[in-house]
Amino acid sequence: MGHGLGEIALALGATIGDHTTHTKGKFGVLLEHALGAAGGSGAVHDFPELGVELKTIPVDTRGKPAESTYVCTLHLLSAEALVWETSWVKQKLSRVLFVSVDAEPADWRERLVRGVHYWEPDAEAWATLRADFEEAVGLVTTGRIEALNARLGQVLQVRPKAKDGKKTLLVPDAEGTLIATVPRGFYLRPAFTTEILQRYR
Amino acid sequence: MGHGLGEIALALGATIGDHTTHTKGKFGVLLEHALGAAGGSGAVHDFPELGVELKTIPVDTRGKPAESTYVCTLHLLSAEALVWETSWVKQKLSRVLFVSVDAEPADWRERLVRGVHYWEPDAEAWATLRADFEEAVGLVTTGRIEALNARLGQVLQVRPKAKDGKKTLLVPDAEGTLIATVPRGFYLRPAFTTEILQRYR
DNA sequence: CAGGATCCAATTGTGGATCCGG
DNA sequence: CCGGATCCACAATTGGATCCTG
Repeated sequence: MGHGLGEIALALGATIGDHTTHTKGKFGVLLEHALGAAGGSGAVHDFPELGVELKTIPVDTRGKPAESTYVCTLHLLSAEALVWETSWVKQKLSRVLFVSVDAEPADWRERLVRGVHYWEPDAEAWATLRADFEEAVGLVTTGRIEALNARLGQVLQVRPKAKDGKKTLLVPDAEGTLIATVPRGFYLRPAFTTEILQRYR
Repeated sequence: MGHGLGEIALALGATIGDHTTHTKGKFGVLLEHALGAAGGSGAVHDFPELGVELKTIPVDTRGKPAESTYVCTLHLLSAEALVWETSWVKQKLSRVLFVSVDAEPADWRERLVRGVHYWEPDAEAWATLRADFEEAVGLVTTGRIEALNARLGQVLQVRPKAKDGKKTLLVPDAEGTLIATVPRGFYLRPAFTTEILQRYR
């Protein structure tokens, strides 16, 4: 907390380069290393023994996130992934450690870690998340995936996640005809993460 | 309810002209006549015997107001007007009859009256309104009127109300020097009137 | 390709300016 | 000038697109 990203990178011997932009997911990976998380793509949790997910979340000077937070990919091929109880969304959001980091300044080395927020959804949050999840997945399983867009969902939304918006996925539409569609992911809306960062120290 | 503005204007023998724009406050006046309100500038209430204020509020196709709602002028010269208990804001908002009207279509004659909503603020609404009022008036009475802008106020805000933004009013600043400033009015934010229209039939 | 996220053009929201009638 | 409100340019938000690493 209060440590600069440059300092952390130095201590780890990590290299990031000077670019102010195109750094995208690099800080997330950096902090995973810094905190000794498992890393690696397939792992369900960053800290498998604890079942805890680590999220790096950039905030403005008032501690507020400007952007939505990625949760996981929407997997269309696995039946389990489309059922709330066994879904990846539910597993990942059960226990989350949010580490908030400055979105500014341009020189990323001077950005400071602003806070650490351990969150477990309360009953109300679970209900809203579940409703959002089931609304989105409902469209998929009834073949109406083209009606699925980022306007749905109070707190959890679904957005495209593919280079050039390329439709690289085949799914059946309402008539059972296979159509090409774009890969998508689940995201938490900024208004929701703002409230989490405020309410959970 | 469900009556068109053209129909109402015809029944009253009122003339409004064909313009789609520059009609601004004309419908408010039209509906005051239609409902037999007192009219005339000085009157505190539209229905003096009932102490009820009439507000015409344009809504989109989902019944939601796009604009803020004018309450009254911020009078800087009257001590009574600057005290919540005796203020015009409090008097006017005690009992309000909102008449919602289509904001569309371009031909105003086809716009329909969408609903009638009788509102008296509950305890929570009163507390918020009072806090917003006292924050704004506090700036005025301590000579910091130039710090007063439309960003203040959860539900009740203060905005300029003058042709060409002309500073035609003299008020003392923090040092007691008279400075020119713009006339202002109190307005209800759209998020607040949206909730009122939903909760009060 | 999945996981780490941010970028940015387009849409939405709204603060300050403006319009009309009496 | 006051009461009836709306207009609209610019700020804030965000949906869809994109970028990098292992």
